[in-house]
Amino acid sequence: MTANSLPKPLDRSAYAMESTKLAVSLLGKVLVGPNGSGYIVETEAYGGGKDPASHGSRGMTPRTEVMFGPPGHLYVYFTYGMHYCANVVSGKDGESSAVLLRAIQPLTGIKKIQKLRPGAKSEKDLCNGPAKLTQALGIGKKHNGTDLTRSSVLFIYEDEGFKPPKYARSSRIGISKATDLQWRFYLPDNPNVSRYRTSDG
DNA sequence: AAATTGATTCAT
DNA sequence: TGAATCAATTTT
Repeated sequence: MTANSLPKPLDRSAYAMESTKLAVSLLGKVLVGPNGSGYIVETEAYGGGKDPASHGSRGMTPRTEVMFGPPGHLYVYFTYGMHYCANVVSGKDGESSAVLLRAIQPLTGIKKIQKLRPGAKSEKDLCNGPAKLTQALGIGKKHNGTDLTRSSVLFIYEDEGFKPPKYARSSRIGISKATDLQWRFYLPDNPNVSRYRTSDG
């Protein structure tokens, strides 16, 4: 954002597309959360019913209900007994595709984030992973279902002054199914992408 | 390479 | 009701 323009949240149409397209589109945009904000530098697409790696692939459950709702809402899930991960619902209402936010480059609220993540050795370790990002920005269970087009504390906007020059893709991290799909997208020269990698990326 | 940690889901 | 799984992180 520039000094004299307030950030304007993306509208619904910016989310109503297939997850792979949205995953690419979100790169370089700014995610704003309760504690701060950052440029999105790494995402993964999940394809709903047809993607065996997607939480939505086995039908709607209490956990995945938000994924089946309209695009532009946030799906937050709890995993490994200690971590939250945040996804942006994509596609059409009734589908269950979504984009996992895997890493951001901290932009604002850095002092606050550093207190929440004392283990981070440097600024680039603050948000370089899907669960680090939620811990840093203060995203948790209560944010599941948030409408990113309506909320004033949790939304995404486009920084007109920042256009990522290119992106790279690879297979997705941490899954055991559909590992052939190259549905992870990231800014290859950005030091804030997550630490763990797949063999193809 | 292994520990951590508990909700979720599917199979008995 | 039980057991396996899990879109991860930290520490060794």
